[in-house]
Parts: sequence; structure tokens; C-alpha cells
Amino acid sequence: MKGKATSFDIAHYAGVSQSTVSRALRNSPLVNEETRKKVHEVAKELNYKVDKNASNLRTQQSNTLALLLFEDPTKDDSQINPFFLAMLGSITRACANVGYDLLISFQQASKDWHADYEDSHRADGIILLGYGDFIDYQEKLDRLLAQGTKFVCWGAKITQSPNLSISCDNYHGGQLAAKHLIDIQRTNCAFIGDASEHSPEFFARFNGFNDEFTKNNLSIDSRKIANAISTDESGFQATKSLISNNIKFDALFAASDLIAIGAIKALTEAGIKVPEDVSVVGFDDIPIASFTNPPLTTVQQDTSKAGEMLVTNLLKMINGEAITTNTLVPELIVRGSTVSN
Amino acid sequence: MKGKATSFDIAHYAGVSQSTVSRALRNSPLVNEETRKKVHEVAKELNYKVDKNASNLRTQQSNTLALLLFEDPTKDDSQINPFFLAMLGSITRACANVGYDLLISFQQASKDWHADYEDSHRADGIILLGYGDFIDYQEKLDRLLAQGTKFVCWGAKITQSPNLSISCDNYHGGQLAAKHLIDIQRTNCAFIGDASEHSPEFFARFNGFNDEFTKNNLSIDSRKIANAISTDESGFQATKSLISNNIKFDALFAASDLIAIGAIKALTEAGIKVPEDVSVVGFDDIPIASFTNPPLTTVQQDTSKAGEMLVTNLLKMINGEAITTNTLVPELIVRGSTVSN
DNA sequence: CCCCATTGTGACACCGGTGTCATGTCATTT
DNA sequence: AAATGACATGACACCGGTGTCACAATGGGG
Repeated sequence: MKGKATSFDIAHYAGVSQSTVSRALRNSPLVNEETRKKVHEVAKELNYKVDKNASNLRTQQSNTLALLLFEDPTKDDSQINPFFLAMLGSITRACANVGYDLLISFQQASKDWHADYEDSHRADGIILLGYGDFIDYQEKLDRLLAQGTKFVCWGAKITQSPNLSISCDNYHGGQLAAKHLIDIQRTNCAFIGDASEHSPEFFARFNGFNDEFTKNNLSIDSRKIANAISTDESGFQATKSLISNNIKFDALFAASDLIAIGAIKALTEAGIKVPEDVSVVGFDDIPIASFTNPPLTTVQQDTSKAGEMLVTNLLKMINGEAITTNTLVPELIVRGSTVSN
Repeated sequence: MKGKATSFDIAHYAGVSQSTVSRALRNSPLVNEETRKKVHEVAKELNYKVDKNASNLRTQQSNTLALLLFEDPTKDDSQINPFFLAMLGSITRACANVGYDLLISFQQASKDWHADYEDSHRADGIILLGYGDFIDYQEKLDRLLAQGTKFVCWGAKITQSPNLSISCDNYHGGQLAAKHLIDIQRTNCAFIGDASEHSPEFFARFNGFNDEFTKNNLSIDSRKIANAISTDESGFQATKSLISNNIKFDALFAASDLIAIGAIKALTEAGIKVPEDVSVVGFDDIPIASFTNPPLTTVQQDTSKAGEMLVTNLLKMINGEAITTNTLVPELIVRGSTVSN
């Protein structure tokens, strides 16, 4: 036997037509039980596998989803944001559970990525994963929308069609962090992240945090807010600049765990003790979080559920079903960076 | 315009035949420069993208690689081994660099996974990634080999065709760990991992380690060897059992960082100080390693290079070219778990 | 005994490209 | 002016399945 077996080969050996082979292999009720068995037998013997390209071409669907990962451009090229890595893992699993393949691709925001996968019929739908800043992509997202491409977004705000966007309840997460710090009486608080609508996720976290403070007749001093993107390096620099400007605080809320890790490093290097002098709260609960020194108190996003939600919602869209949930409830995980034991 | 544009639509609007469109879009030298431009113009206007299924079907290749990840069965379902996650990231990048798509799939060792992707023409080649224990898969690997499926393996020993296997020089890595411990005069050493050929990677690490000790007229007491799979939990339990058996040692070599992290936890809980009482060396240098308390001294595998090597070697195989390198040189990273500063 | 419904199967068009071969045009050679 | 070749393009078979339609065989009801 040269090359791979085709359905014609099976047909030949099973003594039926190619049509029947196709039907039998897909367990169509139209074929006789006996022929069905026979065909399956021969197929197994010849190690036959349906050619996905042919099948996809004919049915016009691929049973494949594409995952596009956008990264902070300043990131070291070999390191991926651990939160996304965790999401990637859970999305992969979620896809496997529903029998879909997953295509993965890293994208530069600048590139002409939009819809490439779905347009070329490589995937039935697309999952977009990037830290917050989707405003730059708005135009491209609009185009996807106009083209009728099926996609879901993590964290982004898509005003025209809010269902496309799936995210953790970042506002509530911010509140949780604030409540905790108020509980432990650390109310002179700094914020490291991006308190502007440019980063919708970070902004929501900040707003929840800030509103909770306000509700308790407290406030965040605007001088204690420093910008950072989601890397430990950026968090390190931002915190260092606060310290060197001689700004005092006894608590610090970081918009992400990586930022928090950088912040802890900056504090420690400056001889400021965590949590004795400054309590630090992060956001995400990345795997590293429980291994830092001290272990990081953080607002947990359940990546496992998140991945599942992205996949199931996308499939619902593809199948024209209604989407019911698109928000994930975060949870506060208290560890040693806020309270010593 | 209903549905997506096809090459016939382009042909119609550009006033040429469909054949010419196909040629023009692939920049065939056969078409006139002017028509080429015209066709590209129309294609762009209609937002045309080549249908990959049709194209792949005709050319019998997919420009896609498949990555199969095998995991330790005892693993928590939502957590992926960080080392593999890092590899996944680098493989993804390496694929992107050479213009290939990457299909990702998690597999149970028991499942009938072999060659599914390549047989069904979804991928041109397969990358197998799993921690060591490929002996169980030998039969399946043989079948892949017999079928002529193109694939590469991380870490596995494939005796019939050693080029298929790509790995870090685990033996040398073990030597590095041993040299370091001997240097700092910690020679009463325990080993946690699997010192049997059942886990080829762990076994090689142990052998390198052990041989280096022997070379220096030292030895590893066999009672100080405990089995563990590559999870922190398993490392924790194994170390705990050594301690509770009242076995004394002043150094510990763990076959992987996760094991080392579990070991440190067990030691700390038992009131044994790292590194003052026991120096701990891991293997892999996963991202967490530098954040543990104390930071972990470990043998680094350059995942970035590893991913690249897997991809380029696989492509060489697909294209029938010779493979030159299949070994990665590890490097010792000294941190606080062996020497205090 | 004829009609019609049911069941199982084969023939065939079709999905949207790619590659081969044939054809046509024009400039160059003899 | 006829022959040769280069260049540009169109027609068409083909990749390997899927879905529709036609048709044969069987069985039950009128």
C-alpha cells in the first residue's frame, strides 16, 4: 500500500461503494448494521483516518478554534505572562473536552491578524487573549464584528456587543482587595498599575478599590498612584520611583501579581519589610504567587473556569445559541504579604 | 456579497480566469506584473483569504505542526507542569517564526493518540512532549516510525532512531549539580526522583550526579534515594518520608524543580533550614525557581532553544534534510538554596 | 396481485483551491 | 513570409471527502 488509505480503498476491500463507506464511518443510521461493522473493520485494518482537509472543505467547518495571544510588547521574548499561560492551559483542556482542536498563535498588535484564521477556514471561531489594552484594536474588532466572524475576547470592552467580552469581575475584585486592607487597618495605600480607561481591566480594578475606600470615608492619594504594565520589571521600577520620591504608604495594591512581585522586590531592596511595614495585594493568583517571599495575598481569577467559559461561549455563538454568563467571580486569597502569622 | 469571497469572485471582478488568480496570488512568475497587481487589488478589496482546507487538500500538506502534551496522570487537572508550559511557549514562537501553525492537544498515555493528527492530514509533523517515561509508549512510537510519520520527541530514548529524540544533556546536568555540591562541601547527599531507567531523563540526571561523586571518591547512600514523580506534592512526600525515617543528609538533589520545591517545603516544616542545614539543587529552572524561598539553585534547561530545536529538527525531517544537533547543554544557576549570601 | 412505503445502496455533483496541458499572442529568427 | 520561441492565460482534471438524488429490493395493506 503506497501512501495513506482513502475511503475508496476501504470501499474496494469492503466490497461496497465509497458513499457507503463515508456513511458507515460516521455511523449514519442509513447503513445496514452488518455493512457498518464490515467497513469499520476494514478501516481499522488499513489504519484509515478521515482526511480533515477534505472533510472540512466539504462541510465548511473545521472543528477547530484559534487562540490569539497578544502580549505586552516590552516583554522578554522568551517569557510569556504566567496568567496567560495558565489560561492557555485551561482553554486547551476546555477545547479537548468538547472535541475541538486548538490552534495557537502569538500576535503583535500591529500585525494584520484580524480574522486571518476564520477567513481562511482554519478555525470556526477565535479567542482573543491580551492584557486589557484592546482600545487600540477597536477598529479591527469592529471589522471582525462586521464580517460576522465568531470570536470572544478576554477582558476587553466591546461596547456594541458586550457578550463578546468575557472577564473576571475586576471591579468586585478591587473591592475585595480594599475590604481586606481596611480590615487589617492598612488604609494609607498606594496603587501600581494603570488607573485609566486605556487598560480597561486595570481601570476596573482600581475603580472597585477606590470606590470601596470612598465608601468607608477613605481615599487614595493621587500621588500614590504609579503607572505600570503587567511585568515584574515595570512594577519594580514604578515602586522604586514612589520610594525614591519619599512617598510613604503602609499598603500597596498592584493591578497584577507580576507587578506585585516587582513591587515586593523594590520594597525589600529599600529595606521596607513586607508585610510589617507595607502590606501588598496582587491580582490574578498566578502559580508563582504562593511561592514568593512572603507568599502573595491576591485576588484570584479562576483560570480554569475562565477558559471553559471562553470556549463554551464561543461555541454557543458559533451555534447561534444565547449566551447567559460572561462574568467570573473573583476571590480573595490571603497570604503572608498582607498579614504575618 | 453573500458568504466569503472565492477565487472565482476575484477572477470575475479582475476579468481574468480563476487559474490566473491562483497563480497571481502566489506570486507565480508566470503572470504578467500588471495582472498580478490587479488581482491583488481586487483580492484585498473583497477581503479574500485563501481557503486553507482546499489548498491543503490539493497540496497534501498543512503547514501545521501538532504538539501533543503528555502529563503525569496524578497531576491536578487544572495545573500544567510549568516546564512544559514554558516549552509550549517557546515552541509556539518557533513555529510562528517559520510560518507554521501549531495545533495543541493534551493526551492521556492510554488513549489511542498515535498519529491521529498526521494521519488525518491536520499536521505535517508531530512534537511529543512528556516527562521522561516514554517506555510505555514504545510500541506506539514504533508504529509511528513504521508508518513514516514525522515526529520528534522531547527527552525520550528512541533506540532505533536516536535523531528523533531531542533533549537536554541530562547526564551532564547531573554532573554540574554534583560538582557544585562538592565545591561547597556538601557531600552527604540525598536524591529525590526516579533512579531507574523507567524515567530516562531522571535516570540520566542521577547517573551524571552519581558518577561525578564516584569520580571524587564519594558515593550516594542508597537509603538516601527516594522515588518521586515530577510534582511538588510527590517531592514533599518523598522528602518527608526520608526525614521521618531519621535519615540525615546535608544536601539534596531533586530531579526536577517541582520536586525541589516540595522538598524545601518538607524540610522547612521539619525545622530543617535551607541552605544552612541542607543545600537543595533542582533541575529545569522553571520561572518559579527564582521566587521560591530561598531561591532555588538549579540546572537550567534553555526552553527557548529547546523549542526552537524541536521545531527546526522536525521541519528538517519533513523536508528530508539531515539533522545535526539534538542535544542541549544545561547550565548551573546558583541561588540561595545552596549557598547563603 | 398491484401499489406504495421503507430500507439500503450507488452514482454523481460539489467544496475551493492547485498543477498540467493546451492555446493564443507577439517578437525574433532565418 | 514562415518558423521558432517566450510569455501569458484559460480549460480542466484532481485532491478526498459529504450530501442529494435515483433506484433496487423487500414487505405490508388494500
